[in-house]
Amino acid sequence: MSTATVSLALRDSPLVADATRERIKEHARTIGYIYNRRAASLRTSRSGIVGVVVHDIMNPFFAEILRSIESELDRSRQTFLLSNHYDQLEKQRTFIDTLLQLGADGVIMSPAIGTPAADIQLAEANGLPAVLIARSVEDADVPVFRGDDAYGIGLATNHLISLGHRRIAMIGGTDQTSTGRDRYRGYVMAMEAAGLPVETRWRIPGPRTKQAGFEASQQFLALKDKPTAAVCWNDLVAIGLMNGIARAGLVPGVDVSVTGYDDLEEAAIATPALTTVWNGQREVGRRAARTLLDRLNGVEVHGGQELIRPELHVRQSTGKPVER
Amino acid sequence: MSTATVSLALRDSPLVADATRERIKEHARTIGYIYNRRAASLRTSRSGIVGVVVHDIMNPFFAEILRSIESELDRSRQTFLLSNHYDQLEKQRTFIDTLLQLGADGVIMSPAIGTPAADIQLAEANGLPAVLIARSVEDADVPVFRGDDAYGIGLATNHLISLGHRRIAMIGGTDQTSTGRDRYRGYVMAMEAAGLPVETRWRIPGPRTKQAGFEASQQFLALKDKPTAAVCWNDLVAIGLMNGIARAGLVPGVDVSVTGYDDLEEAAIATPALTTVWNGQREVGRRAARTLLDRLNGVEVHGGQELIRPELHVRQSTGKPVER
DNA sequence: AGGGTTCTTTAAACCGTTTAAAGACGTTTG
DNA sequence: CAAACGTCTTTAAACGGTTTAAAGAACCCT
Repeated sequence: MSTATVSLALRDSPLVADATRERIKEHARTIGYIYNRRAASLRTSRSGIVGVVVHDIMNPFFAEILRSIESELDRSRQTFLLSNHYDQLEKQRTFIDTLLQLGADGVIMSPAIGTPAADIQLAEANGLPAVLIARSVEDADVPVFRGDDAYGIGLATNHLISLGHRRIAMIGGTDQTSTGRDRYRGYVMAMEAAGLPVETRWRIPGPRTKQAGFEASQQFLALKDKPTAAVCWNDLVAIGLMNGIARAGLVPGVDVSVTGYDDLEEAAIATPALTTVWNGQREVGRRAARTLLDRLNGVEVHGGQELIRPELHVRQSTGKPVER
Repeated sequence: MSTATVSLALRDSPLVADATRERIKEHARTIGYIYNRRAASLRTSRSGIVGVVVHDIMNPFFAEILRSIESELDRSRQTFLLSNHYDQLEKQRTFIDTLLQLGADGVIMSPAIGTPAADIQLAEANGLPAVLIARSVEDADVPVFRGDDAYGIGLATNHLISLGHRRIAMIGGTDQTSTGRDRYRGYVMAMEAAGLPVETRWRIPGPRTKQAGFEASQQFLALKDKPTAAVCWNDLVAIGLMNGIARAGLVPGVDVSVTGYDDLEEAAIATPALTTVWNGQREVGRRAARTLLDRLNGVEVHGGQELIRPELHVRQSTGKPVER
């Protein structure tokens, strides 16, 4: 029995007789044969591995994206290799290098702050097609899937304006990413369109965590002419901020209106339930995975951004302004 | 220049002259040479991949464990391949099979509910050493690292008892895992040691999520002879429960005392700040990773459990009982 | 000059799978 | 009856590294 026949039989090739195939499969089962993927991939240069690298996989914002990527890739029997880069370029480079060494078939990434187009081109040049999510990289001609941040923040800001708020802060996040610039732009545009002033001290940047939102609450509450509402970078910051506000004896949703972003599961059960912007995470993950799979199968795919349109979900953390 | 010389030079073998080595490395850099790990591993049968499979990587309980595993493995240049099994045996098997096919060097797992020892022995028999975290599997002779759950829950329960509570519920989780049985045992033992009754209706099992805690609050609040305190499976359940209690107009920490488990970052900033049990996650991850690395390097390692001792962190979610 | 020692490089085998091409064998066809 | 064909199986080369035995070079000693 030659290795060739065995190989063909195990892959159900019509080149091998039914009886032979069954005999081989049966035998493989009894000896507990294990297919050696690295040998196969050495020969075929397809490894069945897709890399996924994001800022922080434990961040619930990515949870839904990752889950939809996972279910999409599962379907086409690709193994996915996850990694954090914690916004460190070096970590991201190491990961891409690992993928190249393993002969990964492709990579889905939320690029670290400051990622140069060259990093992505390097991957592409070595046969590792990339698809971006959440953030874009200038001059990198690859598909990008992300929410329409300017529009989304505009929804939240306009909602607060329509409730009567005139002094609105923006809490959390950074302006160093495409996402950050878009969100800030969305906020400023909405304010200006309503003829409201934008004070730079109303912008309190910071990490995108509950802890950061909690800490920002002190700075926020100490502002002179304290704003009556806060547009937060995301739900985590918003929940942290609300916790801080509650800790200071004020009632979030009454004394201060707060909006989140992402519409995590948690937003609905926070106290008060959080008004937030749904960002289409599932859609982002699904589309990114499908597009990558298309690229792997040789389908021609055009680069450039595809924006998912967010939706406002109004709950109890926003209300009419109360002046004390 | 032969491939052998190049191979030796790139791995800093003393068999190749310094000048030659430098020349080769320099050239490799300029042409953008990429090391092919699958070819190497085909020959050496070491892949540099370590699998990590847990119930749900997005669950913050695992976050700290994963981070400490990550930093430990990074140090020894192992790539780690993460996966969820969502407590589905089939998913777990598929993942182990993938690891075997990829020639992974080892696996760290929090076994799915009902994992038979045979599954682990299969991995071991095929050269995939395993180390368990968080849960143990009977008759599997491999190292296990987990918190001392019975002791930890005892800490929380005794704390409530010493505050004067006599009717204490236990919310969330399942009794189908070793963890679950240990935690319930710890609760019962503490109650009985204090001469307090244990009512089965005070045990409200359920998923280990905020959502589940939130939903359990209704059942909890409807209990006749409503308990004055609740020991929760983990911080997520506790926070969800507190949200539900607050939603019903009661004040968690005053009307109902609540304890969590795990001491997530979030516990400290919840409102009220959560009294909880720190479970030594970082230690669990670190020890598990080190032990696996030891096994890979041929160090003889003994199987069996190693219990990490938890600590009680008292905050504002617990207080003396208030009868209305 | 010939022989030995040490250091450096080369050639070839090997890992497990895939694939193109060749081979074996029984059957049909001109 | 030889040639052609169809069906199934085998051979051999390739993938890109690592390993090891052996060859080659350079130097020293008698």
